[in-house]
Amino acid sequence: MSHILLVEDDSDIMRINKTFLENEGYTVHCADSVQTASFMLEECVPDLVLLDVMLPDGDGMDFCKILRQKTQAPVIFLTARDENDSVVMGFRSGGDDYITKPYDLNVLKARIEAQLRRNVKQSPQHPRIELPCLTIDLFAGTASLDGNEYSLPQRELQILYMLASQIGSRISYHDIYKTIYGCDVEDSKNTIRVNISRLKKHLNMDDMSSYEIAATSEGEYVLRRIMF
Amino acid sequence: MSHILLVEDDSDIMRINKTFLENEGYTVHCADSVQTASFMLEECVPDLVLLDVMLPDGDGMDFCKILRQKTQAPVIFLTARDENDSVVMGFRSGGDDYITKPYDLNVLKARIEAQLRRNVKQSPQHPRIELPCLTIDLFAGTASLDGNEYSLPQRELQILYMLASQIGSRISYHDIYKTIYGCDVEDSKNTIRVNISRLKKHLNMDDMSSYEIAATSEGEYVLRRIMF
DNA sequence: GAACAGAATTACAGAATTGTAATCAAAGAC
DNA sequence: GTCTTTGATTACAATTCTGTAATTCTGTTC
Repeated sequence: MSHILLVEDDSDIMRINKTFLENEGYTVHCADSVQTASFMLEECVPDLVLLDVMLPDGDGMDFCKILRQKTQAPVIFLTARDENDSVVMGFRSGGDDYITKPYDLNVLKARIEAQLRRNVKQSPQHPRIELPCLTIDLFAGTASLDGNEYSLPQRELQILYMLASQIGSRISYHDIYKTIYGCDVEDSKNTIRVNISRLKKHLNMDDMSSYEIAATSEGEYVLRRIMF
Repeated sequence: MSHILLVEDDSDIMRINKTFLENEGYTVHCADSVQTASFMLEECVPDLVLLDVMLPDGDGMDFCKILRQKTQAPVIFLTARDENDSVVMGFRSGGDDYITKPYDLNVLKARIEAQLRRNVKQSPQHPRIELPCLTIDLFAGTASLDGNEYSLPQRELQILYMLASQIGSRISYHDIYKTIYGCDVEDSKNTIRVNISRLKKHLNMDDMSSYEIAATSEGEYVLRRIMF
């Protein structure tokens, strides 16, 4: 279940909140000052932070900015200050919600849930190239051609990625080598040729594939879509 | 130098253009009909296409749409039709420029250069994660921490990428394993642990690094920024 | 046809990768 | 203190990767 960091200097409020949230199934870590909160941050890894604005040794909003450098966890301010300026400041300092005291515990719960829901661990979209019948996933190290997925070694994937990202235009093995290895070298041609050959084999590229890797007479390669 | 595909059925115009462009240093491939042009596309790989609109066996704009599926090369329409509707149609069918006959050859040249310039092979931006003092480049298979660049094996890079893309939040080895291997298995814990250990070593992570990979007591890992 | 050039593929060997298992280390329980 | 548990690291071996070199293939010129 989610971990909540509760920063609050009023011991009564802290106790009430902590008990309530623990009953709701959350793991609650408490801090009663900016200093303690900073320390807690080193210990626990919160999924959400409930942050009082006025703390004995500093301002919650300042702490929020520091906190943001360590985590993207949503921050909900809890405070008696209800002036508009203060609310704006809260959001501006990186807060995600702003609740004024006194508040209803069920409202608090609902807002916490809303934040955690929004912040649901979205499986981060992997960077990929998607063409008709050809996709390349750099994260997974795979490519799929005509519905078949293949896991490719780095060098082949790099070449395919380069070709696919500029489909239809000629790329010299010079460019390919330079992009992949950072520098150029005498016998770059052979290395690239061999790797492209391997790539074709890995992808089972043949006359029936939707794409071909063609070589020009000027030492360049092109990825082309074949249409029947 | 760049390859230009010239599609034009008037043999005089074709000859004049071809000669002029070749003198400018371009390699020019000619076609006098849609059919020939389609055929040429299989042979040459143009960097730019000059396309007459009215061709004996079809409409240049229709051909443009087909061509677009094969290459992103810029298309410049050359035509006597100067009605606004026609111009709009030209761009709508995927064209990049529209020149009405008669035209000055130097204007043609300038427009070609402009297209090639805009379409300059922009080295495609590699997908990367950039955090202060930590960057990850999936294409290159590298990560740099505190200014030092390290080339990482795939598994370690995948884990680092996952952790970094959700910096500060806990990720279970369960999730990591599932994301990387697609399925889950009995002894996933050990595999992830070993790879994280290797990752730390590869990155020379120690007390002085800007980041740490911390384990929670609940079988989760977190990438955290350390600040002094 | 032979001879050649250039491209594509294959062979090979050293290096790197990686899952599993063994070992080590740290923290609690007793 | 010992014992136990759990996490971190190391060892190891099978596999994969990959640059170089050798070979084969293909098209062109004579």
